[in-house]
Amino acid sequence: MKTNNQTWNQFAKNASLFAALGDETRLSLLLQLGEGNLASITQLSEGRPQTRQAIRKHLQILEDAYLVRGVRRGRENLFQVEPKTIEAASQSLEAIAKQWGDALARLKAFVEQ
Amino acid sequence: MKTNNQTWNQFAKNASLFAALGDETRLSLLLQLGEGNLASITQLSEGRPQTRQAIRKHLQILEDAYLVRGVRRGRENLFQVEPKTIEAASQSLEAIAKQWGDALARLKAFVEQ
DNA sequence: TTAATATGCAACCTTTAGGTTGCGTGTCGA
DNA sequence: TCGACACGCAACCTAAAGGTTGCATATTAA
Repeated sequence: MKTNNQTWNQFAKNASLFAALGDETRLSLLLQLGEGNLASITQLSEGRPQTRQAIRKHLQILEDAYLVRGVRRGRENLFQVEPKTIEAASQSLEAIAKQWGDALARLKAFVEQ
Repeated sequence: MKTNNQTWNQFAKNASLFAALGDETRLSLLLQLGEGNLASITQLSEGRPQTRQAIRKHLQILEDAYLVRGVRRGRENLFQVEPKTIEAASQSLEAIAKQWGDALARLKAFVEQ
């Protein structure tokens, strides 16, 4: 039984999403935004070892992955988290996990018969 | 309400896990293993644009993230997927997604009151 | 109006990720 | 036993990731 392309396409699409999640600074930015829900670039840079520009780059990556959204208000750029995307990623992983679980179960059944 | 450290630690721990998932070659390796369940390095390298050594490096990264496990049998190194890990990652994401959802709901309620 | 604030943009640097080639070692099968 | 097979290890290369400094621009508040 071949894995259907639907699953694969969706999974491959998520590669950049996982890559965006695969950095501690970005994860902590996401967590920080998850708490406060709205923060400017300067605010998000405070108390961190990196410069504002470095943080801005990370935010850009998160935004490209639709994990975060920035809205200009006056002279500041306010960012907030995009829960739908992370939810989708979670479900995508879960689907694969289930599929793998099933495959392993089939193998096990085959071997043990 | 501050995010508890439990959640953060677990999330930070998953950074390398997400990084491991954030590469198309590795995702496709995972999918291939998900189908067949047992494959040698040479088998996994066949039909791919990269060399065996490149694939081996990817498998090492997957193994370091506990997404895959290699067992030596004779002269070949057989790899199989580790569904528990991916399941854990999915649940971790889901927990964060839920947390974010709650935070957004609270903010919304606060703003609209 | 003007100084301070918040950001954007671009050039540049250093480390690492992904990949290769080359070669040595253990294992299987005829 | 001995060639073919599967793999490991190490050196090396290139592009991209993560980070910096410097400067320009828009916006706010006094």
